[in-house]
Amino acid sequence: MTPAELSEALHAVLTAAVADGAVTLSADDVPSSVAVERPRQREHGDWATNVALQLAKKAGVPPRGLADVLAERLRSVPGVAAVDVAGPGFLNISLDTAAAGGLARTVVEAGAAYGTTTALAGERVNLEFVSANPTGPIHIGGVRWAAVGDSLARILQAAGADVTREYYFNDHGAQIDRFARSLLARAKGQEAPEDGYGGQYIADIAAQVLADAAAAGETDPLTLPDPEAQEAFRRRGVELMFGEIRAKLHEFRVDFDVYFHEDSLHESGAVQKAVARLRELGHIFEADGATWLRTTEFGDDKDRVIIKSDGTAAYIAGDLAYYLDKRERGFDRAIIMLGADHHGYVGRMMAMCAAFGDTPWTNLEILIGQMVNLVKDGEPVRMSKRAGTILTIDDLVDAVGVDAARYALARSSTDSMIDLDLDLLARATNENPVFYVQYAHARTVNVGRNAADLGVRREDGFDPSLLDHATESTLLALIGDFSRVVAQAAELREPHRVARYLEELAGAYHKWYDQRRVTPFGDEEVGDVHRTRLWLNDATRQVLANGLGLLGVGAPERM
RNA sequence: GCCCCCGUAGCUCAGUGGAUAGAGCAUCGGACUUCUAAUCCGCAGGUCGCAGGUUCGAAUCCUGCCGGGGGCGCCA
Repeated sequence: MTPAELSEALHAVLTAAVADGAVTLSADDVPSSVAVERPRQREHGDWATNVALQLAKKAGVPPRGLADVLAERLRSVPGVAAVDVAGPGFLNISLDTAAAGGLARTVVEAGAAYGTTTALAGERVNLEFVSANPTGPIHIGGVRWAAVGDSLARILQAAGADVTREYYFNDHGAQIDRFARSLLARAKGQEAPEDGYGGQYIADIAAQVLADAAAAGETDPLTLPDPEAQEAFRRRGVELMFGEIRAKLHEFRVDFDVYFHEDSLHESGAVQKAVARLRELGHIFEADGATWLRTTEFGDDKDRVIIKSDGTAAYIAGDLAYYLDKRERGFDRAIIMLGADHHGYVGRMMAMCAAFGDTPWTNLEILIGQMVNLVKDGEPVRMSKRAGTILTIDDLVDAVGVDAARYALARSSTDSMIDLDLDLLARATNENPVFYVQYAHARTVNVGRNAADLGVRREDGFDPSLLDHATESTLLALIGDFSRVVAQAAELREPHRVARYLEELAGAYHKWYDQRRVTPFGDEEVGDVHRTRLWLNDATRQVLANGLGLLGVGAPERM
């Protein structure tokens, strides 16, 4: 019996009690589903629900009284072994050993699909993340979004959503101009401009631009007048930089469905179209020679310029058009992941959303994640784009590898700042919990290999009533909780919940492994107990593999 | 001044109104002549920043302080 089935049984019991008058509750007050959770204390049973506590007031009875009514009825549900009313009115539920153990077979048979739900079925989600400017390599903060964003995409998909991963490519505007000037300056052997970019990569790209031009038989850009030379460096430099970013992200196992060019919004007239739409809706006004969007009407703290007095578009103009474009492409939800340094942008974006007649935080969702700090020798590491002293995706991956890097970045709530200690990462990679989880997976595979060698085969028998050890009920309960964890991680947009769950599952597996053998001991004959444990072993492997897959982390077969 | 995030064990962090607040790492003590010891078992470690409030119940929600980080452009 899965927790979902138990939840349905509880709901049925509650509905029946209301129907025959045992519980007085209006139809509106009967929840559509009853939450079933694993109790903190193992002695409290396999599953627990606080539904009686939550409905007692509405039903006009003491919580324990309501709990008693539900408990009595629940006891007659097949597979339920015991129901206790505890504390202020919790229902503590224990399952029949066989009913609980049946889950092992369910999971093995579901395979890679185990854990997927229809929680977000029918939702078309556009998930935009990273979107780093192509003016330099992806720095350490951007890597956090790569890891978290990609995992979130996988988790949303597991919850049934239709997800498009999107990268907004800022190839328009002043920062790109600075990048081009920096390339040109370096090619001429000059220092980076005051507001420009430094670092070895600038020199490399500048040299590559010159080499490419020579190879193509084009005019040496350095012989052109500055504006034309800068344009040559801009066009080719951005291409090279962006190609490198894509390649690095791919190595990090992050690939996007759509790379959207900001420039295209300005060239296609999409910006003008968006502004025209807002003007029709009456939210545009002219002042001081500029064109403004009256965002204060929708909760922003000041109105925003969208077309500057010099006639060029402000940055937000691109975002207006981009948002409209996403909506016109059929996405119900545009989710954007931004760093804490952009949180001030949320108010105007939501106002913009409302100005289009949409619903903020429904059609548009902005996830703000805190910064990643680097620490070395106990001191924060200072990074400067101009000096080129930025830490990149490569620095992190070189230090710990893709698996450990992705896991370390995805296992913390994005509300928390992360301090990455470079010395620690470089020397003590075994302190990373990812190895604990991966080792558990490798162990399940190894156990499977040994079982096969000794002739223990799943198809020869399965008797779930033999899974009667305390470590087995704990392991089964955790395995059963996986779908709920994934669905919750999807709904809350919190991939770290999957990582924490896997650590708990791995721990439960290691403890079980320590207590129960799958393969026969000595010359013991192969029996159903071994075969049934193999089902449980393989079910655990499946969940570990599925969970690691949601994080984009490998599930090694040997370690 | 205003806005956002954080403050929980020595350290890094889980815990979005529930039961005796948890894990990893670090320290100390145990367990491999039979599935991988990258594991397991045990000891120790806490005024959940402080003070009020909301209620059957608060680490969690509200208010005010204190401390840390970030943000408040016709920059992008």
